[in-house]
Amino acid sequence: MRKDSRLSRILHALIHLKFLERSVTSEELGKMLNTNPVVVRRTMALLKQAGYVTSAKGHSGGWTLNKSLADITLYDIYKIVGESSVFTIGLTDEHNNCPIEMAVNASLSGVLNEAEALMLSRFKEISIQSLAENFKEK
Amino acid sequence: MRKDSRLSRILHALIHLKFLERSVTSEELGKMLNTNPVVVRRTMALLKQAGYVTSAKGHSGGWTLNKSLADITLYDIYKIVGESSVFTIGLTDEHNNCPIEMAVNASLSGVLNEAEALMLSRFKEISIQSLAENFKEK
DNA sequence: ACACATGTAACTTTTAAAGTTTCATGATAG
DNA sequence: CTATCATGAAACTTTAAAAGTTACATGTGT
Repeated sequence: MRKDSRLSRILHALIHLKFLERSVTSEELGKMLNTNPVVVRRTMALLKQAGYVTSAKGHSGGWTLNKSLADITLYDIYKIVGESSVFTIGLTDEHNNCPIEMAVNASLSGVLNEAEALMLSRFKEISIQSLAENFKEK
Repeated sequence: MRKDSRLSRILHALIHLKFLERSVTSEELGKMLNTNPVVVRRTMALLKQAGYVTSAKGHSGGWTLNKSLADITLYDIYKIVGESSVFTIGLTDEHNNCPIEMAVNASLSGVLNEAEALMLSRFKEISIQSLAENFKEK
């Protein structure tokens, strides 16, 4: 199973944008994030759609921050990435109405949902600004 | 990203084994779990290795329960499946020593580990027997 | 005009589980 | 003894979604 690193990449990119205080091209961000410009554009497009960044073409174009990192939470970013499911654990419920399978799925998804809810409530408490401050302290 | 349904499958299989009270072939289990016998053998091999089931070849062979479901927790099963990581969220830390990336990873993995810890502590409280009872109540 | 940068389409690659095919090995019934 | 049944295991192919790549159209600033 390949991991989804978009959330991690977006956080990384946002903090770089904040510290650079200028527009940064996908090429440059690609080097910082250890990936290529097209992946950067695809990922940043999600942020743009949500209004957190702006993009500009041409000379001295690139990506610029559009909001204060203090006003963006980890939850906000999580939402725009839109992970269908946070867990690698799956539930095998393909239209099989075996009552045992249903009971197993109900119990398992109960625990998974509980863990996910905890995670999301923590995500809501964490601003991207605070992540940037974690960095500054070092 | 393909989900790992081994945990779910094992639970399902264990409860079927408990209610049938006889040895069940991989062929039969495959039909119950909506998969094929080889996948069943691979999955059950994990259970066998941990001592929870026994396998027998030849006529009237197959898989039999070796322990009471009351003595097996969700955590026990989770451990034998050995999911490398529970989350689909990845951390992009490929030997890049960018301090921003490191700070992001530290924060993210902190929250993820917290959620995982909650999940595992709940897993430890849940016996497979209790899942079977959830089924009986219906 | 020309170089620069995003936007996007249309691919290939990656990864581990799942699925499949095939056969060796061992156990049991008759 | 032997035919049948079942696991064990090797050696594949398939699957799914992100990531990576290639190529080009579109728009922008000097």
